[in-house]
Amino acid sequence: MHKKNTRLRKRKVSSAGFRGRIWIDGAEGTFLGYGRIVLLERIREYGSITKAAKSMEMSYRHAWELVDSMNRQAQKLLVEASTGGKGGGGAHVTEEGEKAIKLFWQFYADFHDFLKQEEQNLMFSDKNQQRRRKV
Amino acid sequence: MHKKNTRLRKRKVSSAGFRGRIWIDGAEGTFLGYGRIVLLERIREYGSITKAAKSMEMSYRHAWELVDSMNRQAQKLLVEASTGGKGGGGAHVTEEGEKAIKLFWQFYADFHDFLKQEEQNLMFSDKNQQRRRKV
DNA sequence: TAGCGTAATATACAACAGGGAATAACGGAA
DNA sequence: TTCCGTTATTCCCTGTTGTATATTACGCTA
Repeated sequence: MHKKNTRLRKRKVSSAGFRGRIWIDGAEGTFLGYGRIVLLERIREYGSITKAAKSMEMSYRHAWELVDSMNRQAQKLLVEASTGGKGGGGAHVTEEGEKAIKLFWQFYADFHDFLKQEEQNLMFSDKNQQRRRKV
Repeated sequence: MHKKNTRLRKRKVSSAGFRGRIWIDGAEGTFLGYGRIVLLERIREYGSITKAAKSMEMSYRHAWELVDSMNRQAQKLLVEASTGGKGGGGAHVTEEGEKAIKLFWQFYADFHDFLKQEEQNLMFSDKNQQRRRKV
């Protein structure tokens, strides 16, 4: 089962350890990031920017800006939206959008492997941390 | 020659590619990050939080809060400061602080290698992104 | 003792990212 | 035609983060 209405901001739960944030830059700055990719997945799921935004507890305004930013920076649209008509309109993720999702999750997974490795290699090595060595 | 007065914020120069930010969390949140480590190095260089902050175009208040945050989360002080006396006082980086600097730069270097690798492996793979990006 | 430059601390101010709400445009359906 | 829900767009408000500024504490030195 999916976790709906997941709050993305303000996770104060993280304890000590190696942390990081990754994204992919485009011509105007951030092109793909964690929140943007989750947004794409929610749009795919709901067929609506409005519902996708609500499910993430994100304002429509912000969601729309993210979609617009991605579409402007991609060579082909990642999201196609239409206004009016049945159901008032809607939005869907293109094939290019699906590629973006796959690409980012791969990057994301590799990054978490990297963090885990680094924490093992650096945190518990002999020459660093955990020495009684007073001044 | 060192690069002094380097502005750390707002680097809009980055072009397209794989980007990221790393840090090490402690009990209260961020423990070591890029800005904090550079601050430690500047304190080592100038022997003064005030001068270190100025050289980074950072407010003393902010610099002091970062130092305080690191000291509170470390098992041993990373920076020892004294008030009054010759020159009005000063601050210096402890042996533990030096370890923190080394640890973070190693993490940082590894991360940049990782980003470079990922960009090679994911950006120019067959099943993802298209063409070899001519000009 | 007075002077000096620093650490330490509090208050006010500025910038900015994002939320909330309001509104218009749109086009199929009843 | 009227209704409806969504996209698209604008304006205002708020919380957060860091800057600016002012003040006090401090301890060596002259």
